[in-house]
Amino acid sequence: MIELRLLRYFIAVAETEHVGKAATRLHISQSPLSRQIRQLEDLIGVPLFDRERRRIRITPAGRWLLGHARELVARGDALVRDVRAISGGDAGQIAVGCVGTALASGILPRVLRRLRSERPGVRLVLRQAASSAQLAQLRAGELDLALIHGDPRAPDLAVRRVFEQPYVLAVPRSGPLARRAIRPAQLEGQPWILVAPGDDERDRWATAWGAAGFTPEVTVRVVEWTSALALVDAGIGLALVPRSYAAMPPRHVAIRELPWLKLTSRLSLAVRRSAGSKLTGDVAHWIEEAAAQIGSPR
Amino acid sequence: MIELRLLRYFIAVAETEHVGKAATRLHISQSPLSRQIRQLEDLIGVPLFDRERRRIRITPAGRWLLGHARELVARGDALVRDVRAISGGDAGQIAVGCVGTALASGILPRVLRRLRSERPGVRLVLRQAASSAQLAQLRAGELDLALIHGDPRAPDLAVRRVFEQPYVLAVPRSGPLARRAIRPAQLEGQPWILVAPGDDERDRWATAWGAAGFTPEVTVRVVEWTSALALVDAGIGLALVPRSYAAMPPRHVAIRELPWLKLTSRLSLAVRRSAGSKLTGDVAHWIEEAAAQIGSPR
DNA sequence: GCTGATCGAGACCTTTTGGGTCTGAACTAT
DNA sequence: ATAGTTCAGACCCAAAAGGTCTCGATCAGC
Repeated sequence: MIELRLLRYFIAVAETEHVGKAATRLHISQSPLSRQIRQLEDLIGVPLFDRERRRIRITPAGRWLLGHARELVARGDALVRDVRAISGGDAGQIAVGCVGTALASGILPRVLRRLRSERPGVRLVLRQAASSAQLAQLRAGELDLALIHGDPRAPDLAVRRVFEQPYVLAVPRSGPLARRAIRPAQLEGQPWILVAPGDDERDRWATAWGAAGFTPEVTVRVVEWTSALALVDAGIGLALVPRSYAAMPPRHVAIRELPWLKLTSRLSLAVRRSAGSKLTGDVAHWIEEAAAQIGSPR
Repeated sequence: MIELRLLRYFIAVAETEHVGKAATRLHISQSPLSRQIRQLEDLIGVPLFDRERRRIRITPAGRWLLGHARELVARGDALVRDVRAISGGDAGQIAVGCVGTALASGILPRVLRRLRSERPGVRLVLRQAASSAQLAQLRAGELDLALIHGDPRAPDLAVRRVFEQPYVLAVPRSGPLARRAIRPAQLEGQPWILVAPGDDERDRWATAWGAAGFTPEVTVRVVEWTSALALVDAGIGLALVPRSYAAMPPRHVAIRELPWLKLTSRLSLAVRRSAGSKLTGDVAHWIEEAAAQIGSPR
């Protein structure tokens, strides 16, 4: 079985074509090196040097080996370097899944900037997908982290709520609702733009309306928050949107808080329970930090 | 310094996640293997396994290493295999330079067929070039073998004549020279097509004409033998060509031997004096064999 | 042609280290 | 509880790496 030590010795001797000088370079003495080279030749069964007179000269087969041995040794060294970097979280790859809210809220952008500056060696794969799809990909090992809606029950995964924000009401700036505080009764029968982004959220709307004491008239159903805001802007109706989407509303839209509405948009972070890489742990921690800062801007 | 042995051990343990089973597979006992794994971890400074309870489980960094370690070990094994094949001449690469005559004479085609059938693992680089250019490339290490014209004096190279063939005269089939044996005096002042392929040959023509006792009238000068034959075919004049180019003359060309003309086309094989690979030596030998067979077809 | 210097390799010894055996601690399953 | 696993430590031996000394063969210089 070939060993890298033999190749390292061979490289030194081949490069100098001088056993004594090579031995000095390797910090060993001449005789053992001579023996190790002979041993390498016995092992692979090929003469690597011509012993002519008092000189050794590399053979064609030896010359071929020299190039490839250099590469193998370099790869061995790189292997050690890389596994150290990966273990320290300074390199490697991380696959993060997210819902659109994680981006719009500013949590993930903040984490991505930090990743880019503190861990430039890391390759990031970011995939936006529905929460349920993310959980499946997380279980399949296709994702390392998943930023999802709600607080799903998933005993095989570690799920932590990281962010919660209220829904606010987007109303036409010119209408009567834009003026004073809004009471539930005012929303009864109003033309309503429902956003059903795909999963998890749907039935929570109805119960929240019921608890608050009004029932809107759903006239439009869209799947993106920005679409809903555009329709409110056009005067089509009203819409509930997570506060982070309402930071810069369109020109004709006013944003009203509804303190009495017990409905929030929640983001949770999910990871596999089995030990993840240091990188995964660090990024998970960063996400929680970023969410905490954004969630409580004092 | 990392050694392949450590990686081989690591691979076995990582694949089984069981020190005892891995030890059995490696034909060593459990305790030393446990120590070697610990040693590998100390060497690279990274925990590769989680020791939890009485079980070891690979860490993310370990999983990364596993794939790359497998590749490195496989490359090490391949290295030994390949250098053996190359030393035995069964693999590797050989660069052969040649003049057109080496191809037209059938020598090189025969060698190439043999190379393809007996040494399918060998990659051949064939480059047609002028003799002097080939010698320069041979010295520069860009060629391993050179098949050149004449017998150049090159003390730093080993040059052996391998093939010699007479020049024959190509004449119009309809003319008077196509009938009987040709005497030198008949060629005096004849319209002549001179082929000057580039090097080595040029001054030999004049001395040969002088020795034979005639002086032709050079009306056309071309650089390829086949061009000369085409011009003879068109009735432009006469031309001397090496016999191997005259094996299948054009329709209106007759080929006449000139026994009294002391002019031959010579092929020599040149190699560097320093030890060449077994492959180079074998192919050189094959070339000499092929030339001997073609040169003396009994 | 002699002499000293140089180089590769063999003989012989020391040190290191890989590997074996036994054992113990921690844990699982019955 | 109890027996059986499993990993790792303690201890020992053998193998192998490395050091020193030496010799034979050149080769440069006189």
